[in-house]
Amino acid sequence: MASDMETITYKNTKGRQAILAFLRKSDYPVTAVKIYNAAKKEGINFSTVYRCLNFFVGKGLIHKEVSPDHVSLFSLASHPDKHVIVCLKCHKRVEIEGCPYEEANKALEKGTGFKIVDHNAEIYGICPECQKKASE
Amino acid sequence: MASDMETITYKNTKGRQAILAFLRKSDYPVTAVKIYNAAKKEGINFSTVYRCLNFFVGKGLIHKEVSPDHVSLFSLASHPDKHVIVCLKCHKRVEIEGCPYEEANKALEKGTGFKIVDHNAEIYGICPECQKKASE
DNA sequence: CTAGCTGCAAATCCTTTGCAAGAAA
DNA sequence: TTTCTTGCAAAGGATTTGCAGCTAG
Repeated sequence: MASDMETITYKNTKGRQAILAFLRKSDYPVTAVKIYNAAKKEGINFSTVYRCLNFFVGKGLIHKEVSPDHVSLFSLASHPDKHVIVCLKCHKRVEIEGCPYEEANKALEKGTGFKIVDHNAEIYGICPECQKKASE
Repeated sequence: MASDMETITYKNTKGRQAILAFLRKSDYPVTAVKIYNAAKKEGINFSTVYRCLNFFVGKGLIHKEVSPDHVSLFSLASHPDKHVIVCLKCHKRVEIEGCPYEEANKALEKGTGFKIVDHNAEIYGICPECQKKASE
C-alpha cells in the first residue's frame, strides 16, 4: 500500500549539510555565490551548490526568488515569511513587521475564489537617508 | 532658469518607435524576445531592442520586472499596475482589479520612512476549478 | 556637422548539464 | 553493492558591450 505522501529521503552529504547550516544562520535570502563562499571551505563545488539548492527547492525545504538583477536568492522555507523593503540606492534592507498584505490577500480570496497558498512580495523604494542625501 | 523636471529628450528612431508601439498593444508585460520578434520586421537588431528598452526604463517610461525563470518582462509604465494570481495546478492566470496592496504600501511608507518606488507581487494559489477537482 | 544610435560579434553573468569518479546507505 | 551525489569542464540562455559606421536633429 503506497503512502499518498511522497516519502522524502535523501542522502545526507557534506554539501547539503553545509548549505542548510549556512541558510539557517542567514536572516535574509542569499545568493548562490554567498552560499558557495561558505561551502567552498568544505571543498564544495559551485555546481554542487546549485544542485543541492535546486534539490531542496524541489523538496520544498528552500524557497527561491529572483532579484531584479537576475540573481536567485535562497532562504529556508521554514523561515517566517518576512518581507523587506530594499533601498534602490544603497541596497539597505529593512524588515517589515508582519505581513502587510495579509488582509489584502483575504479580500482577494473572497473576490477571486482562489485559495491563496503563497505569495512573494518585493518592495523597492528609497530609504530616508538616501532621500535626504538626494535633496541636498 | 532650469526646470526642476529633467528634460526628456531623445532621438526618435525606428527602433524606439517600434518598441513603444508594440508595448502599447501589449496587455501584459512581455519578454525582450517577443519585442524583438515584432521589431525585427523593421530590421531592428536584438541589442538595439535591449538598449532601447533599458533606455526607456532609465527614463521611467517602461517598467521592467524579472520573472521567476530569470527573464526580464517589460511593460509601459503608463499601463496600470496589474497583478495576477497564478494557479499552482493549472497555471491559469487571473488578473486582479487594481492593486490590492496600494493601501498597505501607503501604511508602509509611513511606518518606515521609505519612499516606495516599485513593488512586485506574485500571488500563488489554487483556482476554484482545481479546488473542486481536488475535492472530488 | 555632431552627438547620439545602431549593427555586429564577441563577451559576460548566472545557471545548468554530461559524464566518469566518489560516497552514503 | 547499488544508487545517489559530486567535481570538473563545457554548454546554455539572457543580457551587455566595444567599436566602427550610420542618422536624426
